[in-house]
Amino acid sequence: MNIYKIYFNYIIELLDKFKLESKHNFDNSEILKKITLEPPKNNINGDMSTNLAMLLSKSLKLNPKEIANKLKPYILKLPNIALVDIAGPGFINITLKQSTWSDFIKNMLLNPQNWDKQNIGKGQNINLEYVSANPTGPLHAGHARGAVFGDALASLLDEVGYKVIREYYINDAGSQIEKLVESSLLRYDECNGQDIKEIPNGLYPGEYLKDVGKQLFKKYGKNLKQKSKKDVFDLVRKVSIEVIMKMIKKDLSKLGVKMDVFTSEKNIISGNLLTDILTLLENKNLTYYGTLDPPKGIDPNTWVKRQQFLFKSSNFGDDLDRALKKSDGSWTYFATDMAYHLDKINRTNGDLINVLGADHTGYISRINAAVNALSNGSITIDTKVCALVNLMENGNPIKMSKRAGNFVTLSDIIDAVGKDVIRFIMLTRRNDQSLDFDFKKVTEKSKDNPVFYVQYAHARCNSIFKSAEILEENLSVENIDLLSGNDETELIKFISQWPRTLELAAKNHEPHRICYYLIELSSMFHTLWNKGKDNLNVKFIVENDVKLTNARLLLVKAVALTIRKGLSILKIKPIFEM
RNA sequence: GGACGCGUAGCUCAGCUGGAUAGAGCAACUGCCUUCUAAGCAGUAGGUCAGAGGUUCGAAUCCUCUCGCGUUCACCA
Repeated sequence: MNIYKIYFNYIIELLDKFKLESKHNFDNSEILKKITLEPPKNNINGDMSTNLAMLLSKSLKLNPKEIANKLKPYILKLPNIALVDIAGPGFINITLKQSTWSDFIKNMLLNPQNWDKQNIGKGQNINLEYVSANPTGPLHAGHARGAVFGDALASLLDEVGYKVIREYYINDAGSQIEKLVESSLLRYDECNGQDIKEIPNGLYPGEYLKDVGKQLFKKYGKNLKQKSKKDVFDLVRKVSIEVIMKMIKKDLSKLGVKMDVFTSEKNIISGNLLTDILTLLENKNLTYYGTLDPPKGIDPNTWVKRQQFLFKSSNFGDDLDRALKKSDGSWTYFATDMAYHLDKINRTNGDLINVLGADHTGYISRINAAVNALSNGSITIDTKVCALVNLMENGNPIKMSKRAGNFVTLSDIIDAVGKDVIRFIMLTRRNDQSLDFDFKKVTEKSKDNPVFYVQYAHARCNSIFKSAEILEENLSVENIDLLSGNDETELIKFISQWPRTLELAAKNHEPHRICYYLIELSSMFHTLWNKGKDNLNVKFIVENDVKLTNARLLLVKAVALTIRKGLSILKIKPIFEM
């Protein structure tokens, strides 16, 4: 039950009626697109505010305030209107009757599961690709952000009625995999009793490959290398990737992330998709053999000019055409990625979202071009970029280097602070802003730590029920109209904005908004609670007034429910007792 | 050099796709509480939204240019 949506729809109906009755002739379509009904920033300006009069001003050639005055009688006829005010440059500010708010809480508590349900996705499919870390080593801090962001977004979209496919693309082909195989073979040699000394530069030195070596030795004994080179490569590749993917999946599940689909790059390459995209593009005349100009700023002497097989991605907004084949005739990474995206398009029958790291920003426009070309513009792809995470310890950056071995893995972080803390903190910043993750601060039990602050608010709700000696679920929804204090009403109004927050977060693909909402809700709740210290009259539990206490406990319950709902979208467990 | 992103209070950041007097949290200053509902509370101050133009009823938000920072740029993956 999104109050703002309900009144928004009233306003739209009202516009038609006004047009008919006022005999003004104007074009609705532009206005309908721009019309807003929002909670004003400052609550002096009522409960909701619309810009309708200002929008009409141009086509009616009247000043906005005049129009607002003409609209006012229409608005006064809407349900539960207490006051309509015209303010500023022509805003129409609406104040609802007090009873609206207690009714709101009542309705919410009678439908705790569904009160905030909205069907924005209408059951459409949406494919969300995230993490997709190379299977060459364990997940680290940087991956955590993409994983949490993607997973929270998935759960958010799921909540508002999309059918979400959570997907991981395994880059199990290409030169990095060759290096992985080489590294694993060294570990095998090690098990075989050889002194391998130090792992050479450019290969993967991590301990985790020892396990691969062991498995290979266990399975094939001393004779592995007697097989053909190709067989050895395939076997080692298979075992390496199995071991590492198992590790990655384990870490993901520790973080609470569960993928629906894992797609292998190797399978994409060995299937027919590459020839499919080739015919598709050729039919549209989007490929050619040609040479690219050297990028500006590059020394022309070092530039190797060569004939390449290219995709006209610049037709679709990319700044360059992109190579599909290398000079030796093999496909480029981009070509296989294009094939992969065709695969996603075919399987999904809906829009796509990619979650990438900041270092892949330059890649976005060509993928957009690809998806556009392959789907004839019928599929949109939104790419979300996650900026860096700076790991800190009490204000000081932790220096990471793979060589020195003080490389912080995701698993380490989970063990240190717990998955819920990671999930929350990773969303306390917009995805495209870099984020400091301070081991000390995120585990601090103080109001400066947002995770603690929100969890504390929830635990506090529970503790109030305890002091009142009543179980939350046994509260009866009555006397709710006794909730009439200013602060109480403000709190209710803020809760009424929850569905709107959900909607905006989902539409903009911005799960961080959930976090910010929860922090603010908690803050309002704590503030109200604290007022009870100075003023016994505003305590939640009122001595000798069972009815008022009951009403206030219902509000506490509403707060608890909302926090729980928000946390559940972030897949974080609420804490009942601290 | 090109492309993309960023620039908001001393610091860290929000800002609802163009709305009203730009908001939080730290830090600072000023009080309050030395407790029981729980890990303090309340208040004050702090701004040319990098700068300059433009679009319009109206711009932190859209467009152009300038400055500063970051990422990225070939057949890598």
